[in-house]
Amino acid sequence: MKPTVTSFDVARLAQVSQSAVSRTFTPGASVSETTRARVTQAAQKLGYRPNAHARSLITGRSRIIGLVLSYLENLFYPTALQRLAERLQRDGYHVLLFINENPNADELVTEILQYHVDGIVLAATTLSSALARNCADADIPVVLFNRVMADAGANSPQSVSSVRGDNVAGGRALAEFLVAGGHRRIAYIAGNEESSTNLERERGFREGLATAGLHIWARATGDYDFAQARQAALTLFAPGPERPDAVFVASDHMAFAVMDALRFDLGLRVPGEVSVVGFDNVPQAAWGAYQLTTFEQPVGPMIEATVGLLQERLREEGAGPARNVVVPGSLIVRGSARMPPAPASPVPAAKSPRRRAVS
Amino acid sequence: MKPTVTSFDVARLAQVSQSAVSRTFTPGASVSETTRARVTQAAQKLGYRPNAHARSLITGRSRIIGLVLSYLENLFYPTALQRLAERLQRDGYHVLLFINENPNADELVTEILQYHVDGIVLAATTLSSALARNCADADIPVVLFNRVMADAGANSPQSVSSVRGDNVAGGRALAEFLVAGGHRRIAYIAGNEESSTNLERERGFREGLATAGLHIWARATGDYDFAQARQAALTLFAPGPERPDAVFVASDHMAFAVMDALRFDLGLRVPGEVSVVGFDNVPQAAWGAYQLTTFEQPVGPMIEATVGLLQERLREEGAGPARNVVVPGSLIVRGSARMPPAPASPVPAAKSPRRRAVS
DNA sequence: ATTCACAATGCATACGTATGCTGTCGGACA
DNA sequence: TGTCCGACAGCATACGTATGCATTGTGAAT
Repeated sequence: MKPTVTSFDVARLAQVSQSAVSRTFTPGASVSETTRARVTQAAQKLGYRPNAHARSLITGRSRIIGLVLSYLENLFYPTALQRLAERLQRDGYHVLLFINENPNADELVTEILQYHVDGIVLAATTLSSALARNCADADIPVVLFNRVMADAGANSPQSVSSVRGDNVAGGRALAEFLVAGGHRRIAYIAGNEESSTNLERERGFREGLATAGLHIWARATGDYDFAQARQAALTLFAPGPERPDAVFVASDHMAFAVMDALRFDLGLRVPGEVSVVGFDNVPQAAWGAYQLTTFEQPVGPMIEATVGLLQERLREEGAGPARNVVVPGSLIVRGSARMPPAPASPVPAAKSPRRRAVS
Repeated sequence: MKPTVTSFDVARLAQVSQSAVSRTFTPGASVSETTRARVTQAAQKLGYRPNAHARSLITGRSRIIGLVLSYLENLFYPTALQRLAERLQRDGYHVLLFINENPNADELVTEILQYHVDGIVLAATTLSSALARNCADADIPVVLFNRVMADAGANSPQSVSSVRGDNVAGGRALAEFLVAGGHRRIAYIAGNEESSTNLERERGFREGLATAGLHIWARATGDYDFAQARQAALTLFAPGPERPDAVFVASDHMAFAVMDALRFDLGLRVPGEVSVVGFDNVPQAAWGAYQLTTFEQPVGPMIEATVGLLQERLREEGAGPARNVVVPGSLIVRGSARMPPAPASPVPAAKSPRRRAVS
C-alpha cells in the first residue's frame, strides 16, 4: 500500500542507473537533458521524493536549522520565528523547533545534536550560555538572536556570533526623549536582570539620563513577564509625593501591562499624568488603545543578518571569527508619552502617529 | 577536529559489539546491566549521540511532526504552537515548521514528504484541503487543527481527522448573550469566508439570533486580518440611524481592531454605545484596555486532543476511521459588551471580569 | 585519420544505525 | 547428570542516497 518508492524504482522505470536519478535531483550535477527528462517523468509517475534522511546521512548536511525559544507570549518572538522560517525555506532549509520555558542545557544539547542540525539560532533570552558553547564545540554554527554571550571569557575564543538591536542607543534615545518632554522623576522597570538585553538597555538609559544630570528615580523588576510587570507598576506608582512622572519599561510586552495597571488600577491618565515608553515595537504597540512610544527592533533586518551569518558559516568550512552584529533601530514616537515642545526652528511637524504606526 | 563519533567507536572503547551499543540506546532492548554500564560510560567519554537520520532511515520513523502554519500575528497560533511543541518533546518528538502565507499545496507536499515526517498538523486556516488529502494518501497521519475538511465528498472515505473548538455552540452563546443584553441591531464581521471556522461560527450565531426572532442586522468581512477588520468596522458603523448597537467579530484578533476603530476613529463608547464580542479568548482579551467578552477555544485541551489523535494513529498501523473532535469551550464574560440585567432569582453576582481573566 | 578533451553514464562503496538470526553460557528442573 | 530454556552477545545485512573512479562516446583540433 505504501511501498516507499526509491531512486532504484525510478531508475528501473527510466531505464537508467540509480546514479542518474540521484544526479537529476542534485543541482549542478552532470546529466544530459534527455536523461534528466526521462528521470523526471518517471519520478513524477511514481510519486518519488528523495529521502532527506538518507541524503543527510551521506552528505553530512541536513538542511535543518534548530531554533531554540523559551516563550512566545511576547509577539516579538513569533514575528521573528515567522520571518526566519519563511526566509530559510526560500533557501531550502527548514526549522526544527526546541521550546522550553526553562531549558536544561544538557538535555537540550543531546536532543539537538541528534538531528545533526546545520546551524542553531538561540533566541531564548534566559538561556544559559553553556548551551551555546557546547554546540559551538561540536563545530556547528550558532547565532544568538537578541542576546550576546554574558561571559566573554578570554579563555575560549568567542566562538559564537550574535545579532541584536541597538539596545544601548535605544535606551539613550528613550532617556533623551523623556528628558526633553520635561520629565524629572523617571522610573525604570527592568526585564530579566541577567539578560544582556536588559543590561544594555538600562546602561544606555542611565547614560542618557546622566547627560541631563539625572538618574533613575525608582526601579523595579518585571522579568519580561506580563503579570510581574503589572505588580511592579502597582508598587512603583503607589500614591505619594514621590510618584514618578514617567517610566521606561524594558519591553513593549511588559509596557502594555504597565499601561493597563496605571490606567485601570490606579486611575492615572497616560500620557496626561504619567508617560510610558517601551522597547521592541511589536505590532500591538501601534494599536489604538496603547499607541506606545518605543524604540524599534527591526525584525526583518535582524533576521536577514542572522541568516547571513549562518550562510557565511555554512559555506566556508574554515570558521572565521565570530561576529556580533548590532542592527540599528529608530525611535518610534506615538502617543503614550508627553511630547517635547516643538522646536523654534522651522522643522516639519511630527507626522501623525497612526501613519507612522502603519509603516 | 570534529570526527563525528559513531556507535563503532563506542563499541571499540567499551570492548563490545556495535549491536550492544545500539541496544543500549534502544529502550526495551535486551542488554545486561554490566554492558549497559560500560557502553554508557564509553559513550559519555566520547560524547556520542545516536545519529537521528541513520536511525530514521532504518526504523522508518523520524520522530518528527510537521506543523503547517500560515501566519502568527494572531496570538492564538503561537500559543498553540508552544503547547504543541512542548507536549511533543515530552514524548521524544520534535516539530518541523512549514510556514507559508499562501501555501502552494504541491510544493509544500514535496517538501514535507522528503523528511518522512511521522505526522502532520495542519493549522493554516486558509489551506487547501488538497494538501491534506495528498499527505493522507502517503499514509501519514494528518490532523487538522482549528479546521475541518470542506468537501467531505463521499468519494474518498474522510481519511483525515480534525480538532476544533465548538464554533457553533460558541456562536449561539454569543448571540444569546447579546440578545439578553437588550441589543437588537446586531452586526457580524466575518473571518475568511471559506474557512470552516467562519462558516460554523456564523451558523451558530444566526441560529442563536433566530431563536429570538432576529437576524444579522449588518455584515462585513474582515478575512481574519487586522487592517481589514478595522475597515469593516469603519464601514459598518458609519454615522446614521441604522447604526448597529452590537457586533460579533469572528476572532479576538479582529475584535481588537474593531474596538480601536470604534473608540478612537468613530468616538463611540464601548460598551456604552456599542457592544463588542469576539472568539478565541487569546491572552490579550484579558488585557485591561479591551476586557473582551468572548467565547473560549481552550488551547490546552485542543492540543491534548491533537496529540492523542496522532499517537493513536502512530501506534496502530491499521488506520482507524478518521475522527472529528470538538472541544467544548465556555463563554468568558468581561466588560466589552453590555451585561444582561441580573435575574430576579438569587443567583450569585457575576464575578469580577479581571478575576475570570486570570484563570 | 589520429589525438585530445570533455561530457555523460554506470559501478561500487560509504554514510551510521537497527534487528533477525545464530551461538554461547548459565541455571533450573527432572 | 542430562536436558531445556531464557538471557545475552555478535555477525551480517538492510535502509536510500551521493559520489569517486573508470568507461564510453562525441566533437574539435591537429
